[in-house]
Amino acid sequence: MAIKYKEIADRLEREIREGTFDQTKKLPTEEELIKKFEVSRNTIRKAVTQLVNRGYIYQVQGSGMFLREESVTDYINLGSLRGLTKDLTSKTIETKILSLHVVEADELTAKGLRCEGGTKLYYVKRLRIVDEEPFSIEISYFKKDVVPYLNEDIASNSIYSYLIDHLKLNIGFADKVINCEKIDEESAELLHIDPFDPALIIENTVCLTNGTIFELSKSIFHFQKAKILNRINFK
Amino acid sequence: MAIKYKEIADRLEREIREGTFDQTKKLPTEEELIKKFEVSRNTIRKAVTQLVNRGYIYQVQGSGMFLREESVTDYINLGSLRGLTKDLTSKTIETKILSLHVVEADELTAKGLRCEGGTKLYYVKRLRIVDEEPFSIEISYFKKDVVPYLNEDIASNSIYSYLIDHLKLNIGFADKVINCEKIDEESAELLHIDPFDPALIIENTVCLTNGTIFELSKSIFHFQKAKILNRINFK
DNA sequence: AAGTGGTCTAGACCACCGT
DNA sequence: CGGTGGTCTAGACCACTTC
Repeated sequence: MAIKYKEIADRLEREIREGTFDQTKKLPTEEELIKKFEVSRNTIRKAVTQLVNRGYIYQVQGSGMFLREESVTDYINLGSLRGLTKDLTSKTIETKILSLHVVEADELTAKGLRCEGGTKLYYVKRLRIVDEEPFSIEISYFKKDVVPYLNEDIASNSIYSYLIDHLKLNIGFADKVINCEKIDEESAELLHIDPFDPALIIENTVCLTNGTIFELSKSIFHFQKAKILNRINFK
Repeated sequence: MAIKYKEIADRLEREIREGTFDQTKKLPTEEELIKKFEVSRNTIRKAVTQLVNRGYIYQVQGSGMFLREESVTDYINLGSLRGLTKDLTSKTIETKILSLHVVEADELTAKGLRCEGGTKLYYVKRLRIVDEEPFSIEISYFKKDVVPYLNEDIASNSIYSYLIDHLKLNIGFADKVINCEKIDEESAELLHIDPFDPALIIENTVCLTNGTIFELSKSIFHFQKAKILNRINFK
């Protein structure tokens, strides 16, 4: 990647995570960052905006740029792409493939994916296990013309790392709908909870940068183990 | 407000909502917007970035700026400040004040608000009623030194409109934690659901632009009626 | 008053899409 | 190829905080 502001943002993110600024809880001034990275002010400001949007810092006019307090516990991060592995860093995560094959879109799925019924899709159902205990069930449909190949080995790790790093997909944006339901019997058994216990649900519609919907997914979380964190800026 | 890019963003948002671009599903090009608003390209791009972040449009390099598909109205929007009134436009919303007075912070609340125990706070408990049916219970604590006055009249409408428009608070950012619990008996009664039915919970920590935490809140939603929508961009 | 972030301009060049 | 967005620069002036 040759894009300066992204490289600077990623570098600063790493430094923040490593605790480089923990003494002062403050970032260097724009002026100092301009000198350090030898770029124009706008480029620094664009990099910094990334950090603001990622929830790491906040800016105070006339005063400086400050670290936001760390989110202590292990939360699911709505804004990140790379899923549980990146969110729950202090945990051991395993993935059990419950099902993986090519199917033809039924009417409902086709409607969600804005494609014809019968379109070829990958259907993946996985059980995520965190610290030896069942954590969530993830059911996904991928358009096969966008994701031409998938296997158990890939699906056992991060599918998104594969999509981004190997298939070079340009993932653009997503709609996420969160709600809460009484769980069904089959899922209850998989998650080791009682039937009619609640479940936290995230339904996900993911698009490429050109607007094409390529994935539909539904994640069912263990209601006692999953918490979602969302950091928001108003500007 | 004399800030050009915000005015342009707000104007374009209104036009999008009014259906001005529904024929083409496409925004005018940057060039056209520059001419229309008589500002520099960077100002247009900053305005457009706001619309991207608000989830209205997506940009495709070399091609144009396109409308995202409408989200059917009835979702709670995580990113918006002005609460239910703005989110559920097609519904009738009433608010019943269950409690409103000044209290002294107990240890737990003080910890959450990063203040001393005993600090004066407004405590507000409200029942939100949507289309004649109980929808959510909202329990909030506001620091009294930031919000010096609050009454039933204000709390019956949008507290945030009051904070922004009258008190001129500069609200900066928030942490939102979403999870799912079995509901307690008292709340079940208020929401007209069975004890031990699930509940969708949003816990909220809200800060001014200068980093001061001024509100802590917990919203308990009717699990069958509430859905949260979050639109995300990866860039 | 000095320091620091916020807004805005004008212009150059690059990267990608569609014809 | 022309059209359109993406990145980057250099510089001016404003607004807020801090002392």
